[in-house]
Amino acid sequence: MKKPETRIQKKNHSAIMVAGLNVFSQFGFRGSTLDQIAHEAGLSKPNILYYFDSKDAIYEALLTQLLTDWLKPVLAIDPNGDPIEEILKYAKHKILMSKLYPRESRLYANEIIQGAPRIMTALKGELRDIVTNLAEQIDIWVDAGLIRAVNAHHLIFSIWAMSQHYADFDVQIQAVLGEGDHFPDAEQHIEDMLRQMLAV
Amino acid sequence: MKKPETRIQKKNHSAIMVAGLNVFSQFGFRGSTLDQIAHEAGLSKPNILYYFDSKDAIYEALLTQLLTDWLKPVLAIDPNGDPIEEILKYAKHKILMSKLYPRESRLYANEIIQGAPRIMTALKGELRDIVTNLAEQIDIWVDAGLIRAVNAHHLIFSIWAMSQHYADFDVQIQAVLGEGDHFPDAEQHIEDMLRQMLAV
DNA sequence: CTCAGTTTTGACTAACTGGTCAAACTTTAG
DNA sequence: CTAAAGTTTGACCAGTTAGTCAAAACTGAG
Repeated sequence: MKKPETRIQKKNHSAIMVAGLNVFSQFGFRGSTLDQIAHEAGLSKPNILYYFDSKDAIYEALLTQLLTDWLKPVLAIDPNGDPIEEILKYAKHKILMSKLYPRESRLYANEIIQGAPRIMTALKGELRDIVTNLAEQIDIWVDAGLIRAVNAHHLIFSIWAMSQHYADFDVQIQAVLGEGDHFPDAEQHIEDMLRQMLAV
Repeated sequence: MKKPETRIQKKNHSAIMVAGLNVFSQFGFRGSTLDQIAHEAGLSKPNILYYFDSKDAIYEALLTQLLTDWLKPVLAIDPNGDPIEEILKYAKHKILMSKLYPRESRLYANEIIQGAPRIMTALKGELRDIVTNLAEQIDIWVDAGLIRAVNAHHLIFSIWAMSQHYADFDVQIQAVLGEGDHFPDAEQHIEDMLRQMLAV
């Protein structure tokens, strides 16, 4: 797993990653073809296979990168901060991620819907640990009477569900509400909902 | 669009629909093969094409059936009932749908993530109309001071997001919480959340 | 300018895909 | 029992797919 070194390697490697993200996030692994990715990246198919060993390798590289980016924001929670504001900060971060990186969210959704065959280890490992920690922190706040008694795990799932929904189901939301940026309203609504939910 | 008539037609037609649902909901349209569906249905590939004109026809039949089943529960909302209980009834119905028909939910999710190429008309038509009506009803309740001031459209999206999450991301939830039925806790949490959100 | 190392490509292959078809087999109404 | 209708299948086809490879084209350090 060495990093690209030459200028051309750096450029093409990342062009393939971007193209792969575009294609895989829309069609899933099996529904995507190397020709599509090659066309999207502006390269020939053999040229793509010069940089990555296989179609699988591109997909795996994307998932690996995604998982690290995905799990990071949880770490920013401050146990000594104001509980409601900390949880809200986390929720807002997730919403921002959906707004800025909808393709990454859809790539992840695709992988999970298909049974997460390639990232199950990470789900039962890193993800589980991070959720456990976050839930424990929420439980501490609950026990201290700083927020209402909530089911910490399902609160986390709610935040994920609502924020990711605006990336994954974007097409549906645009179809119902009309074209436009609905993130401000969405964020306002989720913030409102969480405040009501958590206020003692 | 005639219905199957003979005993054998009825049996095989539905066997293919079930098999198609299993395969398409996991791999999406392009990621699924007729051989997979045939194997799953216990039939040969040519035999499947005796009952359906094409792979596309199976998929379309599934989506059509799904859309009607999917849009029905909204109609059960009673404008004269207790607002909070009516909204809760709707949310619980959606959660029950996720519990009983997770494959249908995933089929729908797959289609939406891929840009809804085959059901865009229905989204901008029937779905939009139904959401508009439901949102208007909620706004009436808000104006009458019977529930808190909420963004009706985003409230609906929240309910969809949270309920469908437990079907579409089931694998992730099982990975984090361990194997088991987490729907009771999920339902309790969502009900709790909505009551806090809506109570005046 | 040169040439060793890097990058690109056209032509190819083997496996897989959706779909066809005529022939064989099975069911059922009279 | 019989024949018409309904059902099943093996063999096949044309197009697509991931991946290979040797040769050609390009790049940059000296």
